[in-house]
Amino acid sequence: MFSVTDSADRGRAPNIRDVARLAGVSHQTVSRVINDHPSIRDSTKQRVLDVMGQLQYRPNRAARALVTHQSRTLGVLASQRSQYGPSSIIQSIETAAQDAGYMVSTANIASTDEESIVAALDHLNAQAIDGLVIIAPQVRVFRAISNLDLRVPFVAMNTSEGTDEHAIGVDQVAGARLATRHLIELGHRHIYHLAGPQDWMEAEARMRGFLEEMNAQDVRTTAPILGDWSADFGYHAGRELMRVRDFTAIFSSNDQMALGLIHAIRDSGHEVPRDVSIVGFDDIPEAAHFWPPLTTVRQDFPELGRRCVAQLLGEMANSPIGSTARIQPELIVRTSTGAPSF
Amino acid sequence: MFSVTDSADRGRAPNIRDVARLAGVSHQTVSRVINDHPSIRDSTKQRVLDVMGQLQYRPNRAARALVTHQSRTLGVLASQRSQYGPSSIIQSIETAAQDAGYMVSTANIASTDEESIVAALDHLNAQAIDGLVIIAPQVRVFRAISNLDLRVPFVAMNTSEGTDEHAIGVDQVAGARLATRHLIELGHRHIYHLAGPQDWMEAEARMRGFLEEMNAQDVRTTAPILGDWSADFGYHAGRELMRVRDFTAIFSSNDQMALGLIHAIRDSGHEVPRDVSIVGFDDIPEAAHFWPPLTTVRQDFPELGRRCVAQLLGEMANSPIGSTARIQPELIVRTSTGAPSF
DNA sequence: GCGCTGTCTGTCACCGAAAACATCCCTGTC
DNA sequence: GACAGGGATGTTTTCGGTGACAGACAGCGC
Repeated sequence: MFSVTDSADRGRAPNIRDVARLAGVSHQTVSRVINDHPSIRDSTKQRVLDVMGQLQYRPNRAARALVTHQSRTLGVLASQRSQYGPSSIIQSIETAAQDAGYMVSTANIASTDEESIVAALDHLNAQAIDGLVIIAPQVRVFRAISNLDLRVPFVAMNTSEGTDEHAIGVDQVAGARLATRHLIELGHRHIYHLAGPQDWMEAEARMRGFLEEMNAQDVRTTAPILGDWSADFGYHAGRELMRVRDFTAIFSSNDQMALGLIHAIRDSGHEVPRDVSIVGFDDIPEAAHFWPPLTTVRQDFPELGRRCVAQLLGEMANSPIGSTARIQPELIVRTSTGAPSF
Repeated sequence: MFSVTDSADRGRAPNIRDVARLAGVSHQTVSRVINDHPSIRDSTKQRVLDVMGQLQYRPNRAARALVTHQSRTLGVLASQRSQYGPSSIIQSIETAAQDAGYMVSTANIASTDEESIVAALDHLNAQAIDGLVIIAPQVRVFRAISNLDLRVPFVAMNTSEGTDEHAIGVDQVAGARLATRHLIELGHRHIYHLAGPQDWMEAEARMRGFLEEMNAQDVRTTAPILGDWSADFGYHAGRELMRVRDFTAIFSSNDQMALGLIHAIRDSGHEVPRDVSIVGFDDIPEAAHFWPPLTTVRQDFPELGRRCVAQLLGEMANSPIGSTARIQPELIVRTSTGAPSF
């Protein structure tokens, strides 16, 4: 029986040759065991595995990366990641990547200017990532990517109609239509849309869904208001809107802005849903406890993250998973919506 | 003038020898330039830098890691990272690490059992991280760490009295005392505390602050309720508490649970703050828009992340930054608190 | 003029794995 | 019985850097 510290106690972690020596084979044989090479006799394989266990051997990622030219690292380009949506997605990406033996490195876009995007991409680039997931204002990011020519497979939380092969995600258009239809069916005819920042594809898609549904149902629309996803913005927009009050419902493109809207409506001396109905988007865990509890569109963020990774790994292996069906969002009706009162 | 693609177009990224050849020096000289070695003549250095620019040369991290035994990667052990606090902290850690030339790899603790903690630490361990930041239920994590003997410097979001050298963070005890004192000064004498999960040090510290202040002011306390940070839990706890209603105020150890409490109080036919005053903790961006806007204790999360990284890098360089002053939290008084009505 | 010192640069070995290539041995075939 | 074929394993090279050491050369004191 070998002692665990037999030869490894040179202060360093055991390497492939330490294992080979103890198992009485060449280091290359050990390497073959690690990589599941077919032509290794079972008895040999078992012996090597036993020694690896004893020594608590772990392959050195750096050495491996050096020779394979693969870092087994995925990059995530994110922004606003303290928000519920992005952070849930990142979390599930992380978990899925971990299961696939990849690590994840995240870079944040500090502000939304081009320079900050380039800095973030640069940081990821310096790490020789094998693939990239983009959760950020994509219009600008795509521009920056093509300028830098990052030669890396990537996927993006995206919403285009299926023509784009990098596309993946929840069917935001359908979700927005669900929300809008709900308001129309309640009898609302004067509906505003508080959208997200213009260069976020999610924002654009939700806006599109809103407009499509309004047109389909022959309801006259007004120009959407472009927000920044924050509750503060929702509040200020709400105060402005309530000065005119030419509407009976607002569809907000996320729950935080919806919260701000509700606050503003109340501060203006009105009530939700009696005077104004509000629908949000995302179904953050707090939405059920807003006052009134928020009608919203639920997205399956964890599933989204998992699919991202699956799709990306597929592209990296040059065997892209065909066009996976988009995840269908679900309308959650709570009490922030009701029939118009007039 | 050299062509950019002169010798690099072997399909691979240029390496140190490509640079050396074009600059007419040995590769070792290039290495010295990269590492700012003092004894390089300025003219030589400049020539090398020029070539590096032309080739868009980037040192290969894997090769470097292989020989230096440093990955320039920091690990973050997190849980509940979709919540505002953890995710803000992670974001600022990421940014600070990036500025220092480190990358960050995050591992999530799926559930809170020991096994899941070990899996997460294992994942980080496989990446040869140079340092570790812990944002998680620390009691269990510490146990797992000492079992695994991760030989890595680490810091933890922590709150012990300054004796622990790994400690860093916001003075949670002081924050909790601030919140509690505010309630007592308003005249409340029957105050509950809705605490976080038992093995989170933040939860423990906030609870301690609550009890200390109650004792200091000679107010009789009841046993704190242990929650799980979620709004749902706050709601259910609130429903239970309102059946007895032997209190006039609740100090919740985070804002989400406070939101749930408010919801439950309203659903029980009562009002905040008329019947019950509520104080939260964290000051998430939505807190100002709750109904009623939430009195809470603000923490500077970004600063916290920055300090974590600074402290960790210090420990890694064996020159721990002395005991930095703890960050002092701030009481934000909004309208969820008022004098008791009886 | 000689040796010493210090500055600058080059040569060689090494980190820990995987790939390419080589070797050995066994089996089946004609 | 010679030989092709292939499974199992070993040897050498390679990846792209860094560190240890060596060497060239200039300046300086005696």
